[in-house]
Amino acid sequence: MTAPQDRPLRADAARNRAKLLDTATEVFTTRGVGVPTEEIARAAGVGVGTLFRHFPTKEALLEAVLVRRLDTIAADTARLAAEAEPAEAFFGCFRLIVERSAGKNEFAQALAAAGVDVHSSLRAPSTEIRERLAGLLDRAQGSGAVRPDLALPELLALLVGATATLEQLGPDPAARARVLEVIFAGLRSGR
Amino acid sequence: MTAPQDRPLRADAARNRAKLLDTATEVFTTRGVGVPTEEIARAAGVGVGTLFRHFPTKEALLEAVLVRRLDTIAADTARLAAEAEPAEAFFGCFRLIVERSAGKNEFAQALAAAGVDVHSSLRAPSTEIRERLAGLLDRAQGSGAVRPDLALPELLALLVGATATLEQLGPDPAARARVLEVIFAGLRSGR
Amino acid sequence: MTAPQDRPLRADAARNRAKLLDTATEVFTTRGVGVPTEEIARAAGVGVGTLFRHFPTKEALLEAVLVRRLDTIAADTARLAAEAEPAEAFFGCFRLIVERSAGKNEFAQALAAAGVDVHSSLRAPSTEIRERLAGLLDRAQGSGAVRPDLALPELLALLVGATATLEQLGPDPAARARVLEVIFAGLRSGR
Amino acid sequence: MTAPQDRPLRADAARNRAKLLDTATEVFTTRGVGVPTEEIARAAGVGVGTLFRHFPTKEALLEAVLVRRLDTIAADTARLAAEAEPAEAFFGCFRLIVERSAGKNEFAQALAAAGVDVHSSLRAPSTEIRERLAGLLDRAQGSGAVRPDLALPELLALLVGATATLEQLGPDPAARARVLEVIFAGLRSGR
DNA sequence: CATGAATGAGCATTCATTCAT
DNA sequence: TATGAATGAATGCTCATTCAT
Repeated sequence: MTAPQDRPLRADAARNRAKLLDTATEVFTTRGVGVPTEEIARAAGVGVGTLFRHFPTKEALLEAVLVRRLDTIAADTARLAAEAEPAEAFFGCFRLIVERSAGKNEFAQALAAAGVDVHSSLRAPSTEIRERLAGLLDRAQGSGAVRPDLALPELLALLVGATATLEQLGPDPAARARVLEVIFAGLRSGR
Repeated sequence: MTAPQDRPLRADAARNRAKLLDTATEVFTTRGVGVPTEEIARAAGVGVGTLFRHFPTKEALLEAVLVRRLDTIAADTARLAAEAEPAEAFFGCFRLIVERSAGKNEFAQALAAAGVDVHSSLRAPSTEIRERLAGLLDRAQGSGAVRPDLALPELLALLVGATATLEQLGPDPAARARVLEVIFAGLRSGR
Repeated sequence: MTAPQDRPLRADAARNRAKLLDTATEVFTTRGVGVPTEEIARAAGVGVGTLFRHFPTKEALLEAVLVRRLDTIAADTARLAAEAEPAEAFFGCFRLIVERSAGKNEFAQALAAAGVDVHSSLRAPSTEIRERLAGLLDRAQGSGAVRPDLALPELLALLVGATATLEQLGPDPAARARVLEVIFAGLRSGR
Repeated sequence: MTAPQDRPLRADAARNRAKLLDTATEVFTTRGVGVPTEEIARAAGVGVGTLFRHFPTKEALLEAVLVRRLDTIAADTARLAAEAEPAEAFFGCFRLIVERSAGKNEFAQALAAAGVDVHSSLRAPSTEIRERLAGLLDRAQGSGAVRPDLALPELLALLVGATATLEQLGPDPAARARVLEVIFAGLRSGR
C-alpha cells in the first residue's frame, strides 16, 4: 500500500530508517517540529549524515512521519469499515482517529492534510482515509445514526477539532469521555 | 505588580505601537509566528529598533497581540453576559469567541491560555474570560439550555476545538453554520 | 588652561554638561566604557539628545572625562612641583597621580595617553603633566633622591604600572602601602 | 567535574581548533576582545559555524586563549622553580611571566585571574601558578634575596603592574631592562 | 534648547545541509 | 555507506547617533 522503495535497502539501512522514523515521531510529538535535526539523529543513535541520506530534507522527514501515521489510521479505518453495524463503525472510527492523532500541537495538521494536502506524498494515504470516511459517513447516515445534512469536509474538520479539543483538555478520562459524548450527540442530532 | 509608570506616550509613538500591533496580528495570523521580526517591522513601516523599543522581545510582541485579542474577547463576552436570555447569551458568546479566535494555527493557543497560561500578562484577560464563561455556563445550565454534566474545562476545550474546526473548514458559510450547529446540538443534548 | 568654549554657555546648559561629566566619570569608572550612552544620560537626569548635544560622540565624552582627570592631575602636580624638597615633591607627586588614576581598568589608559596620545584634545593636559614630571624627575635626580639612569618615558610607564598594581591589589591599605614602598625603593636604588 | 568525554578529535578538526586558538590569540592581543567572531573565523580560514562548534561562546574562546596562556606560564614557572639558586629562580620567573603576559590591554587580566578568577576553567592553571609563585617567593625570602615583608597578593599585583609598565613602554630593550631593574631593586630592598 | 522616539548597521549565535574522512 | 565536522545564510537583539516633537 505504501510507495515501493527504489531498491530493497540493506538490513542495517532499513533498521536505521525505521529507528529514525520512530525517534522523529517521538521527538516531534513531544517537543514540536522545531527540534534540530542533529538532536533527532543523536536520539536515534546515528549521525546527521545518515538522517539526510534517508530523508533529503527535514521537511521530508516530517512528511514521512505523517505518512506513516496516516497509513496506520487508514489501516485501522479499513478494519472498522468492515464492521457490521454502521453506527458502531462510524463512531468507533471517529474515536480511533481522534485518539491516534493525539500528540502535541503541530500534529493536528497531520489530519488537516487529509483535507487539503500540500505535499504529494501525503496525498495517497489521505485520499484513502477520505474515501473510507466517505463510505462510513454514507452508511451511518443511511442507517439514520448520523444527521443527514453533514458532508465529508465538515466531518474532516470536526475530526481535527475534536483532536484539538482533547489535546487542550488533558488526560482526565472522564472529561475526555464527556466532550466526545457532546460531539457524538451533536453528530446524532437532527436525524 | 502594578503597571510600571506607563506615561501617556507621544502621539507618533502611540501610532507606531498601534501599527506594529496591527501588523504583527496580521502577519502572525496569516504566516505563522516564524516570520522574522525584521519583516514585521518593515511591513509596519518602521525600523527593527522601533519594534524592539516597544516590545523588548519577539515573544513580548506575540504576547501583546494575544492580550489584545483576549481583551477584545473579554469585552464582547461581558456585553453578551448581560443578555436577558441565558441560552442566547451562552451560544452567542460561544460563537463570538470562536469567530474572534480565527486565524492560523498557533493562535488556537491564545485561548488555550485561558486554561493554563504561561505568561503572566495573559493571566488577567484570560481569567476574566474564564469567569465570564463560568457564569454563562452556569446560567445556561440552570435554564436547562445546556446539558448539566458539562464543566468549565470541557467548555474551554470545546471552544478551542471549535476554533480549530472552523479554521480547518475554510470560508464556506453554510458549512461553517452546519458544523457549529452540530456542536451546539451536542451542548444542548442530554438535558 | 583648558580650551575656551565657543560661547559662554547658558547656566542650565553648563549645569547639564557638568552633571554629565560627573556621571560619566562615575559610570565609566565603576562599570567600564561599555555602558550604553542612554544609561549615562538617564543617570545624569537628561535625555540622550542632550548628551549628544554636549558631546558629539561617545568617544568625545570619554575624552572629556579623561581631559578633566588629566587637568586635575596637572593642577595637583603643579602644586607639588613648587614644594621645597625635591624628593618629597617627586614621590608625593607619584603617589598622587597613582591615587588619582585609580578606578576601573580602562582608565589606566588615561595616563597612557600622557605617553602616546591618540586624541588631540588630550595632548595639551598630558603635555603639561609630562613637562611637570620632567622637571620633578630632574630635580629629584639632581638631589640624589632618584637613580640617575631613569628617563621620562620609563617614569610614565612606571606610573601606569603602579596604577595597575594598586587596582589589582584591592583596598587593603597596608598592602597598598607596601607595594608603593617597593616601587619607591626601586626608584631610589642605584643612586 | 571531569572533562566530558573528550574523544580524540579528528585530524582536521584538531587542526582547525588549533588554528582558531592561534588566530584568536593573535587577534585578541593586537586588536582587543571587541573584534567580531566572524572576523576571527575568517582570519583562521574557517566559517563562523566552525568557530562556534569548537567554542560554544565568544567568551569560551577568550577563556580558552587565556587558559592556554596560563598553562604555558605555569609550565615555564615549574621549570624555573626547579632552579638551584632561589634568587635566580624568583627573578627569572618574574621576568618570564611579565614577558609572556605581554599583549594588549585586556590581557593584563589574564594574570588578574591568578588572583580572583571568574571562570572555573581558569581556576586550575591559575591556582598552579599561584602555588608555584608562593614557593618561589618563600625560598627567595628565605635566602634573603627578597624583602621579607612581601606577601603573595602583593607579588601578584606587582606582576600585573610590571606587565602594564612594559606594555606602556614600547619595544626599546634598554628602557625595558631599566624599568625591570627598578622593580627588581625594589623587591630586593629592605632585606 | 531638551527630549526621547526612530533608525539601522552590526553582532553573537543557530541550524539545515554538504562533504571530507 | 556512516560519520560528524564544516559551512554560512538567517535571526533576534543592541546601541550609537539622528531628528521630529
